[in-house]
Order: sequence, then C-alpha cells, then structure tokens
Amino acid sequence: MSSSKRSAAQAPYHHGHLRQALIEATESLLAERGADGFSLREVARRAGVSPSAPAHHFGDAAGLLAEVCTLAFQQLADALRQGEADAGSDPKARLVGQGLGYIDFAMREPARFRLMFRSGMLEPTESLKAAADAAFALLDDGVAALLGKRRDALAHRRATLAMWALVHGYAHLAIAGRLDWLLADLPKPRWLREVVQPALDQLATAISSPTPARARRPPAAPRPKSR
Amino acid sequence: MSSSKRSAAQAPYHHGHLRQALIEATESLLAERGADGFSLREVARRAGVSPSAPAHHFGDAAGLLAEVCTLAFQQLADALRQGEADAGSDPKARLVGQGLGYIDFAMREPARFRLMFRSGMLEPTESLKAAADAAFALLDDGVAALLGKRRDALAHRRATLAMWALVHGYAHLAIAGRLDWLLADLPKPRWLREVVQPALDQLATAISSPTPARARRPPAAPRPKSR
DNA sequence: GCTTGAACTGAACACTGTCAAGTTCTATCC
DNA sequence: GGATAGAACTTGACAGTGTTCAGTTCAAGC
Repeated sequence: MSSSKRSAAQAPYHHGHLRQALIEATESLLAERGADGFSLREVARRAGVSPSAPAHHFGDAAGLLAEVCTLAFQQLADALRQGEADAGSDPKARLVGQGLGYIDFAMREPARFRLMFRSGMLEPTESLKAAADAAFALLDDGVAALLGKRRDALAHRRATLAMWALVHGYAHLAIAGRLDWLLADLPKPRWLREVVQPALDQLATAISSPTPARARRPPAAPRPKSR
Repeated sequence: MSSSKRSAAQAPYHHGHLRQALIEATESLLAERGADGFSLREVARRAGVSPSAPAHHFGDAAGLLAEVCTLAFQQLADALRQGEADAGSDPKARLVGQGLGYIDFAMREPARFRLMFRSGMLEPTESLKAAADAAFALLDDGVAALLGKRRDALAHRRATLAMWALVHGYAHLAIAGRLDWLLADLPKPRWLREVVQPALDQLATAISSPTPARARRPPAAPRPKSR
C-alpha cells in the first residue's frame, strides 16, 4: 500500500494532461465508433484513468462533448475558410467554395458533425455557442459579399439560411447513408463537383440576381437577435 | 402460486396485442423524451410486460425502432401527398407544397424524424428501405412533373437531390434548435410562408427553367440503381 | 385429453453515467 | 524545511440500461 507501489513510471499519480487527453480520446472514439458509440467510461479507460476522473474537468459527459464540439465548430470554420480561399476571388465562387468546404468537413468527420447538431447531448456552453456563431457568421459574410450594397436585412437573412439549409441537407443526407447508392457510383470528389456544385452555383446565382419579382408581400423583418 | 393469482383481469396471461402496444408505447415515449430518451425497458414497462418480452416480436431494440421508422416514413409520404394536394394543380406549386409538407412533418415529429435518419440505431429491414424509397419516389415524381418531357436522367436526379437536400436541411436545422432565434420571432406558419417557401420557389423555378448554360461538361450519368 | 409451440416471465450478466467519500500528490506559506 | 490547504484522482456504490437463457403459462391442433 505504500505510495511507490505503482508499476514503474507507468501510471503517474497525477496525469498531468488529463483534460487534453480526454478530448483526444473522445475524438478518436467518435471517429471509430460513431456518435452513438460514445461512452464516458471508455474514454476514461483510453486515457488510463478511473471512470469518475473526467467529472473533475468537465462536470459530466455533456460537458466533455460540448468541449469537443466547440473545437469541431472551429474546425468547421477553418474548412469554410479553406473552401473559400480555394475558390479564388469571385464572390459567388467563394460562397460556393464555402459550401463545398462545409459538406467536405461533414463527410470527413461524420460523428463529430452529427454531434454538433444534437443539442440534447451537449451542454449549452457559452464558448460552444460562440464557436457555432462564428462559423455561421462566415457564411453570412459570404452571402453579404455576394449581395454587395444591394442588401436588405430580410433578403440577406433569407439567403444565408437557404444556403445553409442546402449544404446542411447535402451533408446530413450523405452521412446518414441516404446517398450511398449515388456515392457508390460517383466518388466523393466527382459527386461534389458534378452534382453538388451545380446546385450551389444555381442558388448562388439566384441570390445574386436582382429581386426575383416573385416576392409576395413585405413581411415584418425578423430581428437578427442572436444565432 | 396458482395460475389465477393474478390480480383480477389486470394482467392477462398473454397480452394479445403486444406488438401494436409496443409500437404505440415507443411512439409516445419518443414524443415525450426525444430520440435519445428512448429505452426498451421503459417501453416494456408502459406496455405492462417484462423487459424481455419485446425481443420475441422485434428481436432487439433496433428491430422495434426500425418498425416504428417504417411507419414514420409512410406518414412522411402522407405529409408529402397532403402538401402536394393542398398546393393545387401547378406542377411547380405542387413540388413546393411537397417540400413544405416535408418540413412540417419533421417539426411535428422531431424525434421520429431524427431517428429515421440515424442509420446506426435502425435494423436495415427490407420494409424500412421500401418505405423510405416510396417517400423519396414522391419527390422524384414531383420533380419529373415539373421537368415535363424535357428531362434527362442526370438533370432529373440532380434536381431531386437538390430539392431533397434543401428541405431536409431546413427541417434538420429547425429541429436541431439552430433556428430557434428565428422561430422565436416568426411563428412556424409565417416562417414557412415567408422564409422557406420563397427559397423553395426559387429552386423550383431554377429547376423548371431550361438548361442554365452553366453546365460544365457532360459527366457519366450515375445509374439510378436503388435509393 | 395430450401435446406442441407460441407468448411471455425472472433472474442473471455485462455494461452504462453519476455521486460521495477517501486517497494521493502539488504547491504555497511560514 | 516542514506543515497544510486544495486540486487531482480513485474506490465503491447505486440506479439504470440491452440482451440472453432457462423456465412458465397459455391457446390451439391432433
């Protein structure tokens, strides 16, 4: 029972980097077993600590997952920026590039992506909200650049939402396995280029064209409060 | 210990309609506690049977959920038909009506809708696949009606997918709570009418307009195998 | 009336997340 | 340097979960 009974240098008394280790273990577990395969005990096991150790750093499972998703939203934002940068300087192409980056991220990290939109399992942290808002703001800016000066608040908001819904729909359908019949024939890059991109182009074109005269009546504009 | 020891008429020896009772218990549990609040034991409890009774009818939890989702896909199909019928006779309006029906269904039954696209928790039954395909086929037909005779296989498929992705994106974002800031100001019906519908109109218009000249190069058409 | 087999029970197993109490170590203060 | 406060972590327990397997109860067919 003496304190030096631990097998040589293998289980240090205090972990040292537990917080980081738990986050990394969670990420690899999610990648391996998907969002439903997550287990706090398994994460603790991989980090080499007892099942209740994580509580000290994250409160509970929802707290740990919120932290992981906060990082994931930052990575999503990076993917948007990357897709935008790859697309050159034309505002329309840049917006489409963001959209492709969004979908590409979801397909690279399906488990984390699903988790990011599963509010029930995440503690609604301030930093989580901030990270999600930051990613959304990139899309919003992309649309703003496309609309140029000719932007009224409602049209702007509608356009951003439409673009978001479209890419989110592609992403979610793809990782839900609903597009497997298509992706079996078309590898991902071709699918993105030949099926998704034309649709994004079309929407971006519709957004950038002057008011489509189809508007019904001027509704009370929803206030842009918060995301 | 005699067989008649059961308290009067309260726990019949054989349930009689267990299968149906389990399905209904599952549906109400999902409605109450959401997709993550599901528990096979709780369902059994509500049906008044032991925890292992469901296994005899559905194999395991994934089997029961697959059955529930099969029914849900049929209800989704009904919602699409209803939305289509409400929209009158114009092909474009009918397609948009389907889309609104899709989103409306998701918001009325968020837990079941989430489950329907969570392949990991569902046993991939034949009937489940059939029900999902049938719902998809309605959308596909709606797009076909809009394209009329001027339909080539690839364009058709692209258009259906775009429409699906757009409505699915709106639906999923809405029930994921990502649109709460908007829905707090705009009640659902107004949101559908003033934000969603214009976007669907726009996409339907783009679909129905002659080839947008923006096409890159004729890619090998993906075969329509199965959904 | 006996028997067969479907429908269901009960107890067990291996898991899960969370909590309260106890231990081990670090760091700070004197 | 040595005591001490508090952070970091462990232990053990509790209530819950899905699934399995050996039994029991019943309806129906021969």
